[in-house]
Amino acid sequence: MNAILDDLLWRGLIAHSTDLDALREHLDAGPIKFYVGFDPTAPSLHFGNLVQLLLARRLQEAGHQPFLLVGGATGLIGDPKESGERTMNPKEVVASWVERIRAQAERFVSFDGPNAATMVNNLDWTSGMNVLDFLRDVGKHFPVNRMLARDVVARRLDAGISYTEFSYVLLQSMDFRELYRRHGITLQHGGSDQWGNITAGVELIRRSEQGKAHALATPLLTKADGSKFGKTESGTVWLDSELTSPYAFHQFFLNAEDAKVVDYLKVFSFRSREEIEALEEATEKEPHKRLAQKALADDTADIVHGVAEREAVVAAAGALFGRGELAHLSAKALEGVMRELKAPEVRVPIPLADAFLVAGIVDSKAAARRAVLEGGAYVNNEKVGDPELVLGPEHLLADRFVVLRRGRRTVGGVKALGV
RNA sequence: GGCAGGUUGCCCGAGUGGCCAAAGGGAGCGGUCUGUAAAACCGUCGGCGUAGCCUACGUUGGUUCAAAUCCAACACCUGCCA
Repeated sequence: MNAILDDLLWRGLIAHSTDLDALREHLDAGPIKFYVGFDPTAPSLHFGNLVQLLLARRLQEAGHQPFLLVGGATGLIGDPKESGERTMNPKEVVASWVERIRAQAERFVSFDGPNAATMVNNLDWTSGMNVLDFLRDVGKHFPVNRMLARDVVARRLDAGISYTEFSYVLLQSMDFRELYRRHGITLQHGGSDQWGNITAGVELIRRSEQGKAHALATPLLTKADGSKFGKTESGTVWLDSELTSPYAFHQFFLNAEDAKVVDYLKVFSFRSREEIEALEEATEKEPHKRLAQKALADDTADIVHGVAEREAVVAAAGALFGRGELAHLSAKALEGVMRELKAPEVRVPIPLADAFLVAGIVDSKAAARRAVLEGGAYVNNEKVGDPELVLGPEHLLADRFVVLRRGRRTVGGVKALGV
């Protein structure tokens, strides 16, 4: 059952690790308990967290027992970011995010069987702790000179860093030790940006418990040019469908670069090595079919939004990008497309530029006119030539809808309000 | 604490009284080519009621018919000296 480590290595999921041979031995010796933490710094988990959730699932499928930690305590503090001091969020806000994130995270692991997952919240063992115990039992094991040398801290010394953020690593280390004590958890994984915090926990367990714990960190996913994969023009790719629509989510993965799509498949897909290697070959031989991109987009959408939602999204995209005439689509299909596009209701007639603006596919009316002049504006998949065009009843599909597009792939729509 | 220099559009960076919505580069966006990919080339790149107006060159106030450009105060950054 413990080909798991080799599988993770093959998938490129291990950027850093403590002693791999020792971990292999440990995993081979029987099911282990491991954990990964998520801080409530936003109302939703995002793309980066997905990598961890899927890694937890892989380990669980290999027979190990996952503990998912939501940082009700650490979320109140915030780990040091390179860009500067964080604004602290109000306690009630963090508490509400804890609930949302717990509900999101739960969907990725199984709560059945002998290695059922467990949810924990570090507020449970942190909130009741008193300052003296903290300083004596935790603080004593952290040499400040070593803490200052950590990259994240060193980079902040000029601009300044509060004692609050400086102390974050103690809390996360304490979490690992607490879970080691309570449940016998011996492995923590996380993103490579968490490596310092994770290893600090390993060290704390060694110092105060004379215990042996392990750590794994996944790499930061990048695009071919070295920039971060997981951001779009409009920002972070969220798992919550209110923040990133299932359509946008699916499109994000569908547009993965050829040069990187196989790397991403290894990380996000549960397909076998054989299947992924076949897709790799397909990408080389017939790249225009984009089989790997489609597999990647479908797999991630299935996992995050469910099969039904994915099918609706694929149908909508097929209608918008396909060769078929939009006019031939049924009112029902169009209704689905419009829902995916979050099409607002408007009063008809409406100038094209205003429609583009409210549909959210341009930033200003000037940009809309520019799009027309550049030859990149489409109404119902037909190119528009006149920047002063006014949309009227003759442009309505199924008497209600107008599909608007800017460029090759920025699509939006509007719904006519009771004409 | 003293002296000198700096703060320009998403980022970098030119601009020392009108010809400045502001050179040039990057990012972004559109077109061509393709495969809703990458690269390349061309175009575009504050807003609005588009031959006009509004907003914008650290902040506030002043000089002038006219200021990103001159003056004053303030804030922040950098270098040299103590």
